[in-house]
Amino acid sequence: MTPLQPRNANVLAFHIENTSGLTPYLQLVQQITHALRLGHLKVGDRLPTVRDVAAKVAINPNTVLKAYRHLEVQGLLVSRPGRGVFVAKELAGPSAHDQASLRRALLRWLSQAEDAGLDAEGMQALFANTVRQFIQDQAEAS
Amino acid sequence: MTPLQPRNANVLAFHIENTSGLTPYLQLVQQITHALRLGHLKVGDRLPTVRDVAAKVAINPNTVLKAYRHLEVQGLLVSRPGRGVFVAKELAGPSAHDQASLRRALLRWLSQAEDAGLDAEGMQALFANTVRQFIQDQAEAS
Amino acid sequence: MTPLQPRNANVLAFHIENTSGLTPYLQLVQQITHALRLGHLKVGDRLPTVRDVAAKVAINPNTVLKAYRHLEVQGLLVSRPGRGVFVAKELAGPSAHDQASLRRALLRWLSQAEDAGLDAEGMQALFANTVRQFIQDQAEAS
Amino acid sequence: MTPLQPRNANVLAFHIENTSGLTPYLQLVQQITHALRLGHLKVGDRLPTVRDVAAKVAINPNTVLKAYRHLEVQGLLVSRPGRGVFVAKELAGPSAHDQASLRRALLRWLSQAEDAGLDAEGMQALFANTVRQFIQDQAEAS
DNA sequence: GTGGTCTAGACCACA
DNA sequence: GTGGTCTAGACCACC
Repeated sequence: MTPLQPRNANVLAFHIENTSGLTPYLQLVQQITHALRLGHLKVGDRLPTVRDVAAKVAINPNTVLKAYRHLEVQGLLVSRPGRGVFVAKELAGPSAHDQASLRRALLRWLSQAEDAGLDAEGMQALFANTVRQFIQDQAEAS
Repeated sequence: MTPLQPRNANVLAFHIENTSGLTPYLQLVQQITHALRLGHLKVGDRLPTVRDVAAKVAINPNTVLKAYRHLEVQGLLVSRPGRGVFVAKELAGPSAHDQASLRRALLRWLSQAEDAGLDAEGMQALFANTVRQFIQDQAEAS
Repeated sequence: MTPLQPRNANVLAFHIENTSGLTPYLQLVQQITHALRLGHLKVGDRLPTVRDVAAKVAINPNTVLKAYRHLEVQGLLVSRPGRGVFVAKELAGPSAHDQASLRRALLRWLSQAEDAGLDAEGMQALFANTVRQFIQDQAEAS
Repeated sequence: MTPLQPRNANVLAFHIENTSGLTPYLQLVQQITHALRLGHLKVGDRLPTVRDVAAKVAINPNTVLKAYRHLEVQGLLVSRPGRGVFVAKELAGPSAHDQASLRRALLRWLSQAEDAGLDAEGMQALFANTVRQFIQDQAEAS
């Protein structure tokens, strides 16, 4: 793993959920943007090949291609024919320290929620609802 | 608010986001199930008419109808022709007390996240990522 | 053809040439951008349906769709599901007067070229070559 | 410049544009045929080596090789192993006199177009559109 | 009927 | 072997 040989993005754990209602290629797009935002992917990193992803998550290669192209249009990835797809730009995210701290706090909250009998769906419902309220409050306060 | 005059569910705040990638009728379905889960909608409550919703969020009435039908099939709503659509069943959710407590804790977390410079998208990214990790940890522990 | 009923873009004459070396969907993209640049398409105009174009030029609907999406990403078109695809933005081009004048001058030039025995390919070769020279001269002069 | 020592084709200015939509090897093919048609390359001229071209325009040598092969198949070039690639046949083009005249006329037109505010893309759009019209008129007249 | 997505498989261009 | 394009046909969401 030399500087000239971009590190492979082995952090990525692609997964498709058919129950989410979100169209498969957008699920990939979202997972990649999340990785970019959380610093799991850095500029120059090479993404897994289209064929690898397709085989791993059991979808059609064209669907993966579409996700990559979508992000390429947004300037986040660049595709170098014959060599692979690479990260072109990162997204602003929290510092590593802040992120670790926020993540710990969130895990505590999740434990509480679980103790209160919430399942994953319930946690997401409450989160979505509360974020929405939070953002509205911010908007009104300003 | 007599039993014959069911309270109107004026708590619902329907909203469609075209950027979410989720198809419109599923956004409505999700918002209603969330309301059911969080106790914002009770059995017997009357939902706004198809026409009202369609006008409010600027989509085709058929799209609203489809969302109502979807929930009717699941037994969560019942349509009483000529009188409206009503809640038929609630979903298990946290007690009012737990919910208030969790919501407060979450609002504190959101404040922290905001102080760390995260925008809404960043918060969602971190939440999604952490929930996933949390669930995996649970699965492995069991 | 009222203002509320956007005029149909009956000016467009889509055509695919297999000899050009240019990939089909890019040929469509080019033809549309040209039409936008020359004022043949105005904001609000509705483009022919995907199926119509596909039938007319004898290519796969998905290929047409790809061209439309390409232009949508660039913000030149907007797709309104169930209603069609519309022009969202025009491109800067010459005034109608200048355009007519330039076109006349160009037609005279083409006549000369024809008299000199050039075929279409020869005209394009000479044009491409001369434009390149012209642009380089401009660059050097500045 | 003896017959045994063929003049080197230093007139050629290879260039690859990734935005053109035309595949790289076809861009080379086109540039060479243009040069043949405009008399910039004469029978017996030696083309730059594959390696030189590859280095100059920063593409893979195989891509250059493919372009040369393509023209060899058409009988326009001949490869003499160990000695290089040579022009085997010229293409019919305008006489030197006509060409100079046409080029001057075209440069005047380009100046006008520039004065009218057109950029290179706009000139090409107008040219493509007008040539098409011109050819159709010819076809109908005959 | 509109556009949009997914699949499957073939073929091409590039390294 | 890499990504990129085209085709064909099925299915869905929306109007």
